[in-house]
Amino acid sequence: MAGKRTGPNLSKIAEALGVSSATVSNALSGKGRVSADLVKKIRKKAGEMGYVPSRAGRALRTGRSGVLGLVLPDIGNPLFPQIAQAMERAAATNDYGVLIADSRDDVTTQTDAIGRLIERGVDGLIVIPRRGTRIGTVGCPVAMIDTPSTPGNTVSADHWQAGEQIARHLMELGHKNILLLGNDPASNVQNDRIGGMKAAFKRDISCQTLWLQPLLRKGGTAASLNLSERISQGVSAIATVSDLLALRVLTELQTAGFQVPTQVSVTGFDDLIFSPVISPALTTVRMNMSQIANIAVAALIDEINGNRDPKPKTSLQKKRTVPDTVMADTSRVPMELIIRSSTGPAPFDQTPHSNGETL
Amino acid sequence: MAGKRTGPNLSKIAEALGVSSATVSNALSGKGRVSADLVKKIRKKAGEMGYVPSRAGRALRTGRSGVLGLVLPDIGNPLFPQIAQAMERAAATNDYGVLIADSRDDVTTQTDAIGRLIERGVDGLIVIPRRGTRIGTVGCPVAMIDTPSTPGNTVSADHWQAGEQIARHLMELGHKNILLLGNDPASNVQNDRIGGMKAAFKRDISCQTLWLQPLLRKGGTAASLNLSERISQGVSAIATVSDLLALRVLTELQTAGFQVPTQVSVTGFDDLIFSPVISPALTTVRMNMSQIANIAVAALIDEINGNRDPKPKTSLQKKRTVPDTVMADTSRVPMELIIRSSTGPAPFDQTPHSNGETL
DNA sequence: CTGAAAGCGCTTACAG
DNA sequence: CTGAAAGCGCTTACAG
Repeated sequence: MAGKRTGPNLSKIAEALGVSSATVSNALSGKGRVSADLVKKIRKKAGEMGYVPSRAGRALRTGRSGVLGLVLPDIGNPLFPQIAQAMERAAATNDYGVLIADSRDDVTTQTDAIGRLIERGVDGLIVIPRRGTRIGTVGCPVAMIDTPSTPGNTVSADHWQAGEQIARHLMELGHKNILLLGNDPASNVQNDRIGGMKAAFKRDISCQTLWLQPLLRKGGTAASLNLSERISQGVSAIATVSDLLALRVLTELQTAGFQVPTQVSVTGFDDLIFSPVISPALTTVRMNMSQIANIAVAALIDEINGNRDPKPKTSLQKKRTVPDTVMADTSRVPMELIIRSSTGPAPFDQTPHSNGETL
Repeated sequence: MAGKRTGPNLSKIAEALGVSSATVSNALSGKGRVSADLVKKIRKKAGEMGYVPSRAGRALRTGRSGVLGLVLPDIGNPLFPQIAQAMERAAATNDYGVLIADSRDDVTTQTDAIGRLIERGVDGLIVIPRRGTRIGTVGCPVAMIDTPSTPGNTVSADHWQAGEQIARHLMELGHKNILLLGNDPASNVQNDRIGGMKAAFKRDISCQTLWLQPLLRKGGTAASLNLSERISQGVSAIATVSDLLALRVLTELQTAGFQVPTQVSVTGFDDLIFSPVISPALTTVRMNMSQIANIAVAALIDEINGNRDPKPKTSLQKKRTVPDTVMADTSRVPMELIIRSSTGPAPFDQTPHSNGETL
């Protein structure tokens, strides 16, 4: 049952119309080598017969699979749903399919995952790189979704600018002593976010940056952050690098008896699924995933088509001089600040001990 | 650059060895029609030459794409990462790829998504159905991931039994007045979870079930649940139907000044990404996704192979009498209770007003 | 504007 | 055990 074509093929249509299958092919693909009348007639017939082109046949002939591969460092990433959804839509709009592969947060597995995709003949690759990974030349165009500061060819949200937005929002609320909280100091994205925040702070803002993961690695717990103490020392806002981290902080503060945002404001990044529904809802910043996906997919398709070898039938392919991963342009897409109730005015009796590192 | 095979093909190997490509094919596929010596020699040569079979060629010839389609009602579903990851692994292990399609929580789009996948020639479909949807015959085997109570052919976690586990856990902690909180009363999964909990409660347990979504639809807010009031009336545990709902309740309670679990216990379902890291961490129940994925993929592959038409070359396919979606068996996989700090002993001074519906 | 022919790479009866 | 041949469905130079 599986497999074995059920519907008609090109020759069936050609037969039914008394024309050649070449003509049917040309008519259907709209390359314009067929008279308008014939095109219309063929299209009509194809519709009536319920013709569905065979991807396999086309793929074998053209050497293109019509499929893009999506590689994720860790599919468990809470942003993955948004990414996958956006990519699938962008691809489908361009008549491409999306094959997935996850790499379990492991460089070796990432290589495997890419290999599996390449073997399946994907025409291009979208990769959200594991931090620190450089994708070598893989034999097909690659678009990376990361940060503009990643060396290579990327489309991404403008994490830096988003950091600035968060920072300005907090400053406008009157916060002067702010704790910046990151998770992984090796992450480009997180560094950009923190960098943007720092850059936007004025001279009179006191801020300190903490990274959670190294602390945890050294056997510490989240408690080692001493949040309560810091707040009593004057911190009135905690700006984290992700909603997950913000949620962690928020619930910890609440458990410790603090009121958010009355006593402390908390911000996140990414607008994850839970962010709008928790109490208080998270002030955060959202990326326009579909825009990013559209750019990435468009860049890929451009390259798939544009860089085609001028003499496709020559047995010796001209050695490409441009690396496969070069995208037309490194694009950065602005993020959108979403103000919700986890941020509020700085408490009035704020005592700026200014014991943090000052910018 | 994209497309156009780069490596050697079967004939190249055949040529290099002075044998026929048929023999190379047979040797490589291990169908056993070739002498052991030759097989070894061919395999070696193929390895040396870096031979990678062309999926397109194979697909065209066999009518099989080697790809499974994964359809999700809403890719935004927080469980999606786990599902996708598990499916991809299970498929990859069996040398299948996974093509994704989301259906934006919309029945029409679900049909479109399935259509797109079918057009791409997937050999089988894994669908997490939108609630209430029945997938018609689509021309390829379908495995549904839902609950055993869904009419049709499903693999799933045993949500009912998981509900029982949660209920027993709460009873063991001494809770006697429990609020059951669902989101969507039309969801089979949620009804199973609630049903399981109710079934496990003993006579002396007072419990009431509330559904959030209908409330919200009627313009109510989460506040309409009157959680504080219910707690003061004796509710000592709130058992929700998902971690997302549990998180919502938890943060709301915390905001209202309640201590969890000292004053109220809260439970969820699914062990979402945030569940272990919030404070208090969520007691929940986890499904073994990879097991579910393995069963689904195995069932699909079985059907793809097993139900093959006995005479593949006959132009007239024998009409199948068995619907395509029948799976070998409806399987249910047990879920695992994960006890964390959001549940604790019932408060001592519990005053069971028993104003709820009693089982 | 239209058609005949070749060929993408593979697998599978079939014959030897 | 091995090979010659056909054919899956498509597209693309090429010739007319």
